[in-house]
Amino acid sequence: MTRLSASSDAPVPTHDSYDPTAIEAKWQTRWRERGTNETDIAAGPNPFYALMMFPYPSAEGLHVGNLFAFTGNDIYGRFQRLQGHTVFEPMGFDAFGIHSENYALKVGEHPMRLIPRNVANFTRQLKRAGLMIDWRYAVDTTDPAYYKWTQWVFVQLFRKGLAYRKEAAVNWCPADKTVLANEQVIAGACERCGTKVEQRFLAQWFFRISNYAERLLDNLEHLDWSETTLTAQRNWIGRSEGAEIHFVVRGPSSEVRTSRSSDLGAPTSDLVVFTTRPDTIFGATYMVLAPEHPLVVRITSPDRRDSVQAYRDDTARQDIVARKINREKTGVFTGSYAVNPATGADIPIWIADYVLMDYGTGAIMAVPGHDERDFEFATLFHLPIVRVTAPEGVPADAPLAEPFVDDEGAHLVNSAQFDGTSVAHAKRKVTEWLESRGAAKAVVNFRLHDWCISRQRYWGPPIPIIHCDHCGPQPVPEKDLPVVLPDIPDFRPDDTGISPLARHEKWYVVPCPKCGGTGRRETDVSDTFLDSAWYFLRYPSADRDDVPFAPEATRKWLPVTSYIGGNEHAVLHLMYSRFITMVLHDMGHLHFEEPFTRFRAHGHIIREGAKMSKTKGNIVNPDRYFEQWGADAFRMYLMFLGPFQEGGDFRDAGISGVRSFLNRLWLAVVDARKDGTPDADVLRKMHQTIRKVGDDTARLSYNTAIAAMMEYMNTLRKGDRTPHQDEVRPLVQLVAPYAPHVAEELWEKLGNSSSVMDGGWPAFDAALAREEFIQLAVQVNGKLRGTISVPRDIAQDAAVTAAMAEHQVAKFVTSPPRKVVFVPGRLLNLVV
RNA sequence: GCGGGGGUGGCGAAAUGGUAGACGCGGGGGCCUUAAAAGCCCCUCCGGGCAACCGGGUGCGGGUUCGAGUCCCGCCCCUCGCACCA
Repeated sequence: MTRLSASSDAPVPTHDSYDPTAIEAKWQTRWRERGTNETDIAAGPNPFYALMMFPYPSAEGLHVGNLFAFTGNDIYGRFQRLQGHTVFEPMGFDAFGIHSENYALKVGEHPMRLIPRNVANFTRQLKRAGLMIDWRYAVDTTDPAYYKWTQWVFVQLFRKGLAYRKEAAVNWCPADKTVLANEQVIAGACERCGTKVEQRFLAQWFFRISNYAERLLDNLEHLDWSETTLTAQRNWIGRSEGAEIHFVVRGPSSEVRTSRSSDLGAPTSDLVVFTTRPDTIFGATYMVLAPEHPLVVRITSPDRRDSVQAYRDDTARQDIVARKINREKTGVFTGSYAVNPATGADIPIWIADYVLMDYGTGAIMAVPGHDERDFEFATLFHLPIVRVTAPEGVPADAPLAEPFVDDEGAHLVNSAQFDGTSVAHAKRKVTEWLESRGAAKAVVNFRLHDWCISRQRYWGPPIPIIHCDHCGPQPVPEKDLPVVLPDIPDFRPDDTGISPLARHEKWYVVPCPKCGGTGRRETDVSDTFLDSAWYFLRYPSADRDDVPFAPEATRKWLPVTSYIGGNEHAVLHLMYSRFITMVLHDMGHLHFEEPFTRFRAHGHIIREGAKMSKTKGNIVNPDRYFEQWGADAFRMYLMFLGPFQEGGDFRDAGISGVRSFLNRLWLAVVDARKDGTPDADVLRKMHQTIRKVGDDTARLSYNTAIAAMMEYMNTLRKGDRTPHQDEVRPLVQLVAPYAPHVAEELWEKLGNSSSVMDGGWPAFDAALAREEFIQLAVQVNGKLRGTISVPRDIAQDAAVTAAMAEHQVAKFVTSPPRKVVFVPGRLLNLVV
């Protein structure tokens, strides 16, 4: 037989058990020959787009975490197909990016040679897993035929004014030697390698995602997405309502006073802060600027210049991790004062690193009485702390031992005409008052920043821009796309902040597309997240090379019906995809503005107490399991080990249970009798099982669906009985999404010549599923005292009579029940 | 600190406010077999009891309810995000 028999702990196929290696190979071949998994993109009725997040094809190959996610999606797709949909389940490879490039550098091989090997290995494993993928529509982001259109997307954004280049303080990873998006910086460290991120000033390309903040937030209301994902997006967008308040700066420098024009018109203000608590303006006793704030130099008095400069240098040298983790307050006084527009008082202006340049305006009004950080700072530097809100019953002059931040039920004090106004009310009232004096403006502030998309690396699509001294940056004409990434040997990045492509003059010197003069190609490549921000648009049109996405296919297949993926992409990939889709919609390229109608986040596989990852060294390669147990058993085990949306513990011990279930299924079908009639009790259980497996599969509750099939199997073979074909046939159909190869083989054994995937879902008959007798739980005072078998539709009186006839019940009912609670079909509770 | 998800047998886990522990793993006993494997049957939350049964039990403390793993209030712990966000 096969190598199965050579392995010590693998089940040896006998007449009682099936040989997965043989039948899985047989069906994978047959699917390919018959085109079973091919989707009729043009004409298939009732389309259902079952999308899974495409993998990065690592050199280690597919791991169990990938397979867990893909299997979960495949079951859902197959289930929808059995329900009568034309299901499209495509696959692709997210093969550009730092991850691939770093690996290539490590092993000293060029990514252009390395990646195709990885892709081939992944493809082999994905096929082995029996996924219902239509390989004719596979995409690879590193294929010029694909990234031609990634570049096209960039050009669209550029034309719409949504791509711009600016010199900016950016997150620089000194290990990866590239710029990172804010979303890729976790607690001040590179999310990829954990190296502390530095600030650098570099010219970078950005996408104006912040223009879409409000819409990205509002649309969340209407999306059928996992709640956890929606929450993550809301938090990331970080909308807060408040006011911008303008403060006039007094001395020491007279030029300051008129230096900044305001969009409020006269009078001119000097310093703008953002606050969510305008109601506390009367308690603003000092101000703080971020050390990097551009106004710092001009407002610093001559005698403070040295200490201010020293502090700024110190901050710049500090790594961001230390700045964010180490919360001890530090700061220096600038020597200048500003006028509090509410009180008219002069308040000192400080600089301190607890105020961040990249949120709000980079400056705050400090209200130490009602903010933890300001309180701490004021205490340290002996700045005045004033109470301006108080809860009910607390006098206005009550001292503050700690900041009072609770605004529920509190009212203003020491705030002139606003004394007594509730905090909730005062937020608006004070803003209106300041507005009327030209000192404030109600604003909504977002945490979401523009998306930095340039990367000073090699392994990505070149940004399709040509710089010209006369014409400025010009997009590469669409007819000249793609800008092909050249095959260069020296692709290693350095820390100059300049891409490796900038070393290749022959590549980057090109004529300006506008004036024909000497131009210079942009030598940065784009962020990998741009590749994946539109791939779902490409799949249905992957056979077209003249358009990024064909109108007919797009209208038919998009937006994506069901998307399943990891929640680690809740704020990166999913946010960017929504943004790109919105932009393309606004430009008239798409008929919808939200790409994923339904999204479900799957859980993660834990092994040895940790999430499976390469760094933890607890990765499991599925090949061994395919070989030892078969793809069907392995798929089913992964789905059985815990709820799909929560994940679970991976351990070898559990696999034997599902393998044994499949063996028993095999035997049940092989031995099934054709003569005689099926058993009515078994048929009842069968219909109950059809209902439960359908309901559970539809809500991704795969573990309980499998449990229900096992339960039915126990009924079917109880006492070694020989089941009837009519009893087993539907079970083969129910198991098909989970264990497609065995299901096909058994379906054939049952006399069918077409695929089980084209056989539909078995019909559920409510009448046949109904129990005539039920076990009614009988409680006395809420405590279970017994169960009685009664007709399903028994009336309350009859149920009470039957219950009282039971000694176990009667002995606890010492007096006539005061109350009877009867839940038909479930329970009877006698209260005495 | 803020937000999400959790805490149930030896283990993975089930339970629209209605019989806690389905299903599976592991463990124990039995049938079949020359033997093994496979298959089949029974037992397996804890304590007491020969048994029928009785008592206790879903992180901790309260509450609502005829009835709470499930709802409410107050805590503890684990886990994943975010985090000096003004």
